[in-house]
Amino acid sequence: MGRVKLKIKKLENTNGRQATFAKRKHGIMKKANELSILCDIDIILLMFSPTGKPSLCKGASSSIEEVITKFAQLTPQERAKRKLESLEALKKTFKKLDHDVNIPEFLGTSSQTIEDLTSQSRLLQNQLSDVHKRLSYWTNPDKINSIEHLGQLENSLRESLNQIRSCKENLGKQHLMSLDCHTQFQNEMHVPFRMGAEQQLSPLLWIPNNDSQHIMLPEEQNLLPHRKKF
Amino acid sequence: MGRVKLKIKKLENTNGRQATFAKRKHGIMKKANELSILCDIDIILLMFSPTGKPSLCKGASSSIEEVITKFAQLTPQERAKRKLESLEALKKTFKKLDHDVNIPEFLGTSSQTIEDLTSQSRLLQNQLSDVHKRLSYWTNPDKINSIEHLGQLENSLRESLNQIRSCKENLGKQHLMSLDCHTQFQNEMHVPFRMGAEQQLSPLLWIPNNDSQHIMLPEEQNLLPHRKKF
DNA sequence: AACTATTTATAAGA
DNA sequence: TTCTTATAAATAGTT
Repeated sequence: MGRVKLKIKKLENTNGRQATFAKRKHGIMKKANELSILCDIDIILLMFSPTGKPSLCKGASSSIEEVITKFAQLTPQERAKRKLESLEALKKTFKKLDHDVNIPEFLGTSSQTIEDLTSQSRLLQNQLSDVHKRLSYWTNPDKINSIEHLGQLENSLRESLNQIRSCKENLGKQHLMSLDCHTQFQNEMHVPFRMGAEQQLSPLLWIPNNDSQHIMLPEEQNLLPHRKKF
Repeated sequence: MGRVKLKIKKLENTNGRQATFAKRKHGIMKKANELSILCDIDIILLMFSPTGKPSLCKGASSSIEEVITKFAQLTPQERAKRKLESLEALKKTFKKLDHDVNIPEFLGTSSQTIEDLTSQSRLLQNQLSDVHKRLSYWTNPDKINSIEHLGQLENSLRESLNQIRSCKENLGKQHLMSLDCHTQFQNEMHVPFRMGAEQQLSPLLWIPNNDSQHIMLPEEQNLLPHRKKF
């Protein structure tokens, strides 16, 4: 539909690709929404724009969680059908993340057996859920049900608060010193701060975010059938 | 597009709903596929028919797992940058705290290749070191180098201390009550404790043990009892 | 971001 | 049910 019939192959012109994506994304999202209403079904549509921006569209009737969970619970047979193709792709995804992190040396070798790796994965998963649990005790002490343990955590919390107090003082001093003389003494005083860029902390990064918020997708309003203007 | 303009609301006639679904499903899948080719993007479209049958359409280039993983694995920084709430929803879908997506569970556990398992291990290690880092901010605030962030953590610490205070009071009250009358009122008073066995806390469990950063080699692992559940 | 010639999707009917 | 066809809707190229 358009002035000419388009061949379905990758648009090589970047601007054209962006423009077409914008138009067709709107179109397909509208269709997804209509379909979910007309036929009263669960539907999920998610994609990454040519620039990498994620978009997601869900049907009106149910939540994303439900739909994906349903899919995740598809029979092993059905998942197996799709597994082969998925594995290569998953690898690529991980590779992209590699530069963010230091991967222990020993993993680089591919001489391990499936069994070893499976065990290792299990171990890592156990550790991960363990650490998550521990982290959650700091942010949600009300999950602790023994007075004794509460007291222990309380002490830890106070200790951390004390550390923070002295940190703040040090930071203040350091700030003053850098105002007064910005070269001489800084390297000689004890500076317990690591200033590397990789140590930068996003605000509230340490809070486990298990929040549940209502999902309002930007596109939702635009896709309501009876609106005329976008 | 059709002989008449259709109102976008649930089709009450069951047969009509089925027929329309079949037609429109074909249409939207075609569009999803075209979009993925034309604009060279990752896309997944999944839905359940009115009779409950799942359908899935993925872009030519990648798999559902890859796309969902991409969604789920965006770093906190990227997520903040993109301000896409749906990512949080996706996370919840996998019933995990934080950005921990249980990839193995999603993929199924059997018959993976060495490469897949290796990638999986890397992913888990990344997550693990990330959570360790966050946990360490709680116990060693002196690793934080910005006054602003220190202040934020300080507030979090105080909040947790307050929670502890009220927990202690409640526990005390509860204890007294159970001495006085052990049935009547307990279910009626607000008891913010979860008493499930899985919530049992070992002493000092919340202290990060940096040892767990060490990933055991397969030979070591084999000495560990294998847990069944994670 | 708006227009419009044209293609594409599809609702109802055969 | 599947096929046809009149009509609505999407959109490619243009401005």
